[in-house]
Amino acid sequence: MTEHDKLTEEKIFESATEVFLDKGMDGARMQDIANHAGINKALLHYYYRTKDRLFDMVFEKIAGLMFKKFAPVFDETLTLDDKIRFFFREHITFLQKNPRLPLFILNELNRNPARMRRLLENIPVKTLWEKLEDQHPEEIKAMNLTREKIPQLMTTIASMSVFPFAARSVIGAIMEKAGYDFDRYIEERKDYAAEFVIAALKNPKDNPTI
Amino acid sequence: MTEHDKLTEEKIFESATEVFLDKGMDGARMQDIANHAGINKALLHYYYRTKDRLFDMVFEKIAGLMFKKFAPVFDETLTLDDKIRFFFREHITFLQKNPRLPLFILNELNRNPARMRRLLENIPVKTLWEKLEDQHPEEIKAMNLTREKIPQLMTTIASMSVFPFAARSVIGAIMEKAGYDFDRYIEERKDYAAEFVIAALKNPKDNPTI
DNA sequence: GTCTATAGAAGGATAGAC
DNA sequence: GTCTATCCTTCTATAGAC
Repeated sequence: MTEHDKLTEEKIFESATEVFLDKGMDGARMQDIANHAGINKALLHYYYRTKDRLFDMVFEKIAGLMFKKFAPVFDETLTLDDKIRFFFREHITFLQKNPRLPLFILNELNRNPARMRRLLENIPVKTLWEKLEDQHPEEIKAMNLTREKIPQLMTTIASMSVFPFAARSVIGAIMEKAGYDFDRYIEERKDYAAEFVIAALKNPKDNPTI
Repeated sequence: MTEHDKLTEEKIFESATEVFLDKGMDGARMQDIANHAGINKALLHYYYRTKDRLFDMVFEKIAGLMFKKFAPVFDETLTLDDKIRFFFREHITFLQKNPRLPLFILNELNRNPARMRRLLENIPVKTLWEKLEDQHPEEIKAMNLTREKIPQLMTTIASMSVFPFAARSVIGAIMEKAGYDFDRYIEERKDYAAEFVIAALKNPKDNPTI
């Protein structure tokens, strides 16, 4: 495979990524991708055979990017508070650069449950929970953080980071109408979200016990 | 228009709602809708003329349902704490019955910004903010809740309620693998979310100041 | 109002020349 | 490896009988 082939193949892949992110699998057209790459439809099939295969490869790449961002948090040797700060800062910064990923991934995983199962095969879910409990036994005790509440907390954290991007069209439009700037709102959210969650956890008296 | 026509027309509308919720505008097929309604394609066009028009009507109905749920909170004469509790209970209960609405709406609003603008024309966004400030001046002061932080708080509340449903495929699969039950998780979230937010707000010392 | 049949357009995929 | 031309299927939409 020559250097030039490689360039064409990559150019197609990037164009496909762009179009799929914008329109989704069902809305995307091979013609759109070809136009975006400045070539013709036949070449798409020459390199990737079918639309399904092309989409799969784009999706795997994107989903990998997204979920890899979650894992390292568990390996850092930080206090729980700092882990929370670290996560929001890193994750929101990543999403600032890739704002269309959340909605795209949620969509396609929803439409294709088999894909979801395949994705989870490689992720040792249970370990994440246990790692957290192993690394912060005293903090978890002090915060009255029972095993039952860990999913609630983790999904809350994910929500606060991901949702503003998944709902960007809605939130952005409302902000604009109310005189706020979406980008500034996102920038501020890196700190706000972390301190909000920490404040909630540090208030064990008022903390939900379920 | 006879009673029977009305029934057919409604049957089509319900079938269209079902199929569009499942597949989205691009993925839905007129044939699917006809099959679901137990009639043939021609009848769809007889009643609704085009797929676009049918989709628009379904979307307006669904978006109305979704956003109407947000408004009444601002009219209740409750303490701020109880308003938060009221919102989560009502809204999550609503989403339990309509779990596919969030992702559907986020998607189609994202693909069609004009729709978003039209939707906001009818909603006095700024009023919501000001209502909140008018109704709870002392609580807002006590919580150190500046004007800049209101969007952060409101999107946080929305996130915590809506995101678990938008990300149901992901969260549900992870829960299952970790031995948790998604439905129970949602049921518990009604209280958890409210108390979590209240705990964060009641901890002004640790509260984000931006 | 509801059906069958089909027109007409669009999209994915391939053949074959260069 | 890249292009043009084209096949074939799928889908929206309409015509016309009942």
